[in-house]
Amino acid sequence: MARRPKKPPMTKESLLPRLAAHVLAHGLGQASLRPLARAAGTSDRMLIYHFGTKEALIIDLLQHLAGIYAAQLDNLLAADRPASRQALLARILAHNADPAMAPFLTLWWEIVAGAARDLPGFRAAARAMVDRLHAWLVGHMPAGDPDPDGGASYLLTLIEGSLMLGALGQGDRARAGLLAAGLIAP
Amino acid sequence: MARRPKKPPMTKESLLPRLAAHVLAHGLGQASLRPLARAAGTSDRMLIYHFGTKEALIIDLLQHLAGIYAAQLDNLLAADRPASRQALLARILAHNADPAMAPFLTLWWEIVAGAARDLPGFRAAARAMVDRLHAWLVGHMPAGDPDPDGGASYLLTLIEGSLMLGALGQGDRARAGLLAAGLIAP
DNA sequence: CAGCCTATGTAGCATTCGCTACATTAACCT
DNA sequence: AGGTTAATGTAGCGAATGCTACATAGGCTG
Repeated sequence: MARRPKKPPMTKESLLPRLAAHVLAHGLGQASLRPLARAAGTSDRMLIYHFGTKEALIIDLLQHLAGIYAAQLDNLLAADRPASRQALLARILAHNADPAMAPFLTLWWEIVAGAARDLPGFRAAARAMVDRLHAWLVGHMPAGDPDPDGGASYLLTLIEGSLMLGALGQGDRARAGLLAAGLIAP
Repeated sequence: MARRPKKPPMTKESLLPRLAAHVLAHGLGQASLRPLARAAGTSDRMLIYHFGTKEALIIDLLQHLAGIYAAQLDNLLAADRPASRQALLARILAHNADPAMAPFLTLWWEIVAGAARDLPGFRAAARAMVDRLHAWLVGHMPAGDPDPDGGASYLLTLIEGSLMLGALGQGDRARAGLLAAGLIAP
């Protein structure tokens, strides 16, 4: 058959959310066209038709994921401003500890690995997400902070280090480090 | 043919260094039996013969890589003890900035990604390496440091965060953060 | 010397991979 | 109405995948 009579035609934009759901559940490394297509309710044939290439699909998908992350940050308690760097750090750590974030974090390290190897699209997406988090941190630094930009970079480094240790199941150690530095409450 | 007359028979131990060299150069994700075998001067047939399964091979290989990392740390300026946490941090950051470490770091993020997804062998290897680094840090904390263990955890978190940002080409930002925190010299 | 056993080569198998060729049909345009 | 085109299905291709079956040559042990 051909053009579906009632169903609106599929577009990249309509496909990307379902593709994103699939890689969030199963990872980027194992993502091959046929399973991706099944998850999106279409065929490998159509994925190539819409995206041209698997590589192009992955690039688009990574940008889409970066957009999802940005939207999440935007929705994250944008109103009030924490009173201290410690409070800000606690807030972002709590957000990352939310179980709903787990699939995203698992995927995050795959994106970092791709960025480290400079696979096409990975570094751009990873940078977009890190830049966004940095900007969020700058915008949420306590009023009167002497060095919002540098402080945000400092917190960012600590956050990413904590997340990495958390990915290994060593969140305890990260917490111990932050505690020893007086950055979180016991 | 069969048993090589003069050449000693291949063992896991003789194969692992060459397999490690291959994954350091080309990554774990793309590592399939035939290329691995070519790099080790043997055949896929023999890899399965010696390791039983690709999965078992990867597990052995990850342990081997953890051993390489441990040996590197042991050789790393074990003698003198830095005078401050700052000096210790500077030393380990310099070590990681060594171009010779680049392939290892690229691979590291792949290991972290596998650990985050709990692929067999990955979390154990990643933990072994992180534990080793933590122990090294504890053993090299300045004399009289009030909290060597907590301090080492703090430095570890910062180091891993810095490495991650470095993997994205954002080492500048990590440096800015450490500078703002007074942890490195300008 | 007669076996046995270990290490190896050769061929292949079923599956999956990304991608393509070709056909077909519904919607749109003149 | 008739032609064009966008969107899709069906089949398949060549390569790569992990792994297996079978054969066999050499060393070791009796």
